[in-house]
Amino acid sequence: MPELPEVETTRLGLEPSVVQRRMLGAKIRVPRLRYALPPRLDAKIKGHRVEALERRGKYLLLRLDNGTIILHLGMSGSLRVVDCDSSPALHDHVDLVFSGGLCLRLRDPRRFGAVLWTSEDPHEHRLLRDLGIEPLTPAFDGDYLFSRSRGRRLAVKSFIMDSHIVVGVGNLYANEALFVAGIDPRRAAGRISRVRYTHLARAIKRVLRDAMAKGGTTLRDFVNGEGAPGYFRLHLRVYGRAGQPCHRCGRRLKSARIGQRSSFFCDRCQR
DNA sequence: AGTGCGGCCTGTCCGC
DNA sequence: TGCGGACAGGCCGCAC
Repeated sequence: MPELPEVETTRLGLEPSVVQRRMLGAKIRVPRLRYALPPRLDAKIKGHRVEALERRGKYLLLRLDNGTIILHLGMSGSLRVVDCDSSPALHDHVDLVFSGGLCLRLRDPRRFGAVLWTSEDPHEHRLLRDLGIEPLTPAFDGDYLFSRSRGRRLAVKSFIMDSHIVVGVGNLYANEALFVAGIDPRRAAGRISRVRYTHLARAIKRVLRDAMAKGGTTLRDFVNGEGAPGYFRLHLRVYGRAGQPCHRCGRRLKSARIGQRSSFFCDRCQR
């Protein structure tokens, strides 16, 4: 599922194909994904040039010279560069068409993704302006997590999945990082020490970087801009492995529901 | 303010 | 074999 490594993998793969191209328009085949699609998007972007493809959290920002298309892949979305004349498959909901016969094609079976338009600063968009810190920046560290978590009683796993605290850490990587840090995911966020948060911040960075180096994680739908899956699934330590042995101690891994999300951990290695 | 939950959506899997 | 129902999940919006 697209979390930060998958979105960044997508961005890196697409960037050279789209930057500096001129938009011919948009073909929209569904009325709405998570939100209604922007009215008259085709007319808004026609003739305008792509200046950059950026990422903020799990949002992709296609910066045009007159505004920004904000994209979110939800949980089943993928973006590919394809020949515009190729016929769309099932769930290929949106084409962003470039001059030269190429287009960015958004496939999203579960329609939890989003396509938005803004002519203002996208970082001031309602959905982006209150996002938390980027995990792969120096400012994201144990001190940050420690100070933001004081007084919070929710589970530490839910805390690090809160995009208003830190972006890009979804269910899969939260499970993996907590295992690497040796922290029980059920523990209250406000009752974890500064030194343990230092371990956790490092674990999050390490897990995200490792996943990106493997092209992200493909459980079912995810493919990168060239249509290839990611291979981090082969390196998952706990996610989806309930009942199988812990790679560290051999004990059977446990599963539990935490904040309505399936969670996997070793109750010997994680305290 | 913090917390938890419902809802959106489709594909897959399980039990009857 | 067919069918209903549970589940998966990001994240907004709402209620307490």
